[in-house]
Amino acid sequence: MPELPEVETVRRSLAEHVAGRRIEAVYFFSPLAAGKKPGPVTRALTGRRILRLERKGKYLVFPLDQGWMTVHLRMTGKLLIDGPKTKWTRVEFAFDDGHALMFEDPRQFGRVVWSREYPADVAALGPDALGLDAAEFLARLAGRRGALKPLLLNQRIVCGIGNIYADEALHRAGIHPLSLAVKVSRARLLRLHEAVQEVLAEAVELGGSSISDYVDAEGRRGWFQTKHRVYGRTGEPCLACGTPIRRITVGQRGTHFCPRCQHR
DNA sequence: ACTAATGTTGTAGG
DNA sequence: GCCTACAACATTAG
Repeated sequence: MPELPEVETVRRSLAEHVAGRRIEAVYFFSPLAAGKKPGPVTRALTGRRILRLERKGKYLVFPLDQGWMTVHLRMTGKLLIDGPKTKWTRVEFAFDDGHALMFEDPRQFGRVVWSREYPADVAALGPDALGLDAAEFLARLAGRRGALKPLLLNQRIVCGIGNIYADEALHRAGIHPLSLAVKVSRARLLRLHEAVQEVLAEAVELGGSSISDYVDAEGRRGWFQTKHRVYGRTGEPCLACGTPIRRITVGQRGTHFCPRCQHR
C-alpha cells in the first residue's frame, strides 16, 4: 500500500531511468488505467520528453516538455523499469534508450493521466508531510473537528500520510487515534509532529514498508515493516509496555494502537 | 462456497 | 465548508 515513504522510494529508484527520456510509445492494456478513454492520453504522451520526476504526497508527477503526466499507485500499483509483462500490466511505456516502464496494478485503482496544466488534484493537496515544519503542521490542524486519525489521513490537510504511518505516528506520540484534535494539547501535537517526521524519515531510509508485495522501480522490497510497532501487530505485545495491541475501526479504517500507551 | 477485509481517493450525502 | 459513508476493484483469509 504505497504511502509517502513507498512513493518516495519509487521516485528515487525511477528518476534516473526516466529523467531526460523521450516516450516513444505508450500502450494502455486496460482503459481503466487512463481513468477514461486511453486514446487522448496515449496521443498526448507519445513523443513527449520527461524533464524530471517529482512527488507530492502519494502522487508521482512527471513534468513533460508539454504538459504533465501524473501517476497514482493507489492500492496495488507498481512502476517497474524493464519489468516483465504480466496479466496485471496495465500500461507500458517505451523510451528512446530502449528501456521500458511497466505500470502493473491488479486492483486497477491506480491511474496514469495527462494534463495540459499542472494537475488540479495535486494542487489541491495540503503541504507534503515530509519536512513540514511544526508551526504549519499545528496551523493546518487548528480548528478541525473530529478525531485525530481521520484528520491525519485527510490529504487536503497534510498529504502523504496513509493508514500505516498514521497508526505508527500516533503510537510514537502516545495519542489515542480517537482523540479529538481540539482536545489534544499543543505539547502533544508537537510530539505528534515529531513522531510523523521521525516515522516517515526512518521509513524512507529503509525503502518503505513491503506489507503485501510492494517493491520499488527496480523490484526491491522495503524493510520498514520490520520496524512497525502497532500496524499489523494485533494481539502482539506493545514493544513499550507489553500490553496486547488492539485493533479497532476508525473512519472505516483498520486502526492499531496500544490501549495503555495511547490514552484518550 | 460464501463473506469480510484489505487501503486510497472521489463523490454523494447530512 | 466540514465531516462521514461508500463505491471503484481483485484477491485472499477465514
